[in-house]
Amino acid sequence: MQMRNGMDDTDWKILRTMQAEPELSINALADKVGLSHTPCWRRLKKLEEDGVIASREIVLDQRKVGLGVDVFANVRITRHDEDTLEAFAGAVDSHPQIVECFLVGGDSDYLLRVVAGSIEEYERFLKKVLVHMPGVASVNSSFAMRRIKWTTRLPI
Amino acid sequence: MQMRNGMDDTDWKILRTMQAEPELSINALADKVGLSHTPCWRRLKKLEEDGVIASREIVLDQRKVGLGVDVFANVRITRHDEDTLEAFAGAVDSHPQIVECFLVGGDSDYLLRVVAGSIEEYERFLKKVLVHMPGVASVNSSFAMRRIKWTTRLPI
DNA sequence: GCCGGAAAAGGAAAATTTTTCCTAACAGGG
DNA sequence: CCCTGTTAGGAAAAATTTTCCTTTTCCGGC
Repeated sequence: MQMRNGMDDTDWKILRTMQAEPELSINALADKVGLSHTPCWRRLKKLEEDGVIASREIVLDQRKVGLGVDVFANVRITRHDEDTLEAFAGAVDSHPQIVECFLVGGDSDYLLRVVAGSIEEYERFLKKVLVHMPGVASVNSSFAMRRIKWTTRLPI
Repeated sequence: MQMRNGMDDTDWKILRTMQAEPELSINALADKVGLSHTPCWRRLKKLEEDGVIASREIVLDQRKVGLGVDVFANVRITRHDEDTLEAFAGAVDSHPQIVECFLVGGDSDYLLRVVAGSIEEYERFLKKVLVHMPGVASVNSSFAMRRIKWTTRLPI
């Protein structure tokens, strides 16, 4: 049987099905993948244990919880030693307004997505927090005017 | 009672608790927010109906499903008429490799996050798909060297 | 080709959780 | 102060998850 990343076809089918319809019951899932509930349940548990399924989440509507503003902040760092990067990463982690952060490009800067209730609120966050985070040389912010797409579902 | 965005303190507490521990049972949740299961269940349902809870998702480990590469693509558009934007948005939607897309900045370009199995795979996607999407003038790609943070949880 | 053993699947039942239904408490307006 | 509509609560029904044990399938060695 064909195996990719330690998973057989049935495992992949489970992942695809659960991604598409995360609220499916074990029975419904088992039906869709052509197993009875018990082996299906065992496979699902294994996928969770193995961390292939990293977590289950509830996804809130940003607007409806008053966080309609998305800002992308390009952060340039002063020094690129491990300590500075660690300290910066720690700071990122501790601020829940920062929902995404990637180290990008060759010139070692970070791309962050920050959520806020308003532009003013973001400006406060920028001035009070972001520019004071360890190692930050400069911050270049661009506001998202429209969200075209955002999904947790991966093309598997 | 204090209301924010049409929700009282208990609703917010439910949202916060569920964000932090999405797999909580109704009983456990009810305990944490200080209600009995029935009213708690009704509030949760209402939050789902109202779309405050937009969806429940399973989040996969990108690496473990063979999609370890994240690329940010800055796409510049030729024309900015509504038709072009619509067509572009439609194309974005139909390609599952594109997991995020925002219209950013004043010069009307798009920031996309694209997932791929390898740099080569991304390059193929870039050449075969991205540059041919409707209205695309140029694409500037930066590879994510490290993921510092990525979360679905909002600071409420 | 057949046997033995391991791994995966299946059925039935126990345990837990979700959902419904009906009753009780509470708040605001007349 | 009572009436009405809204929110909470308890008990029970329905559905789902989880366990346990049996059956089937798949391989490697003979």
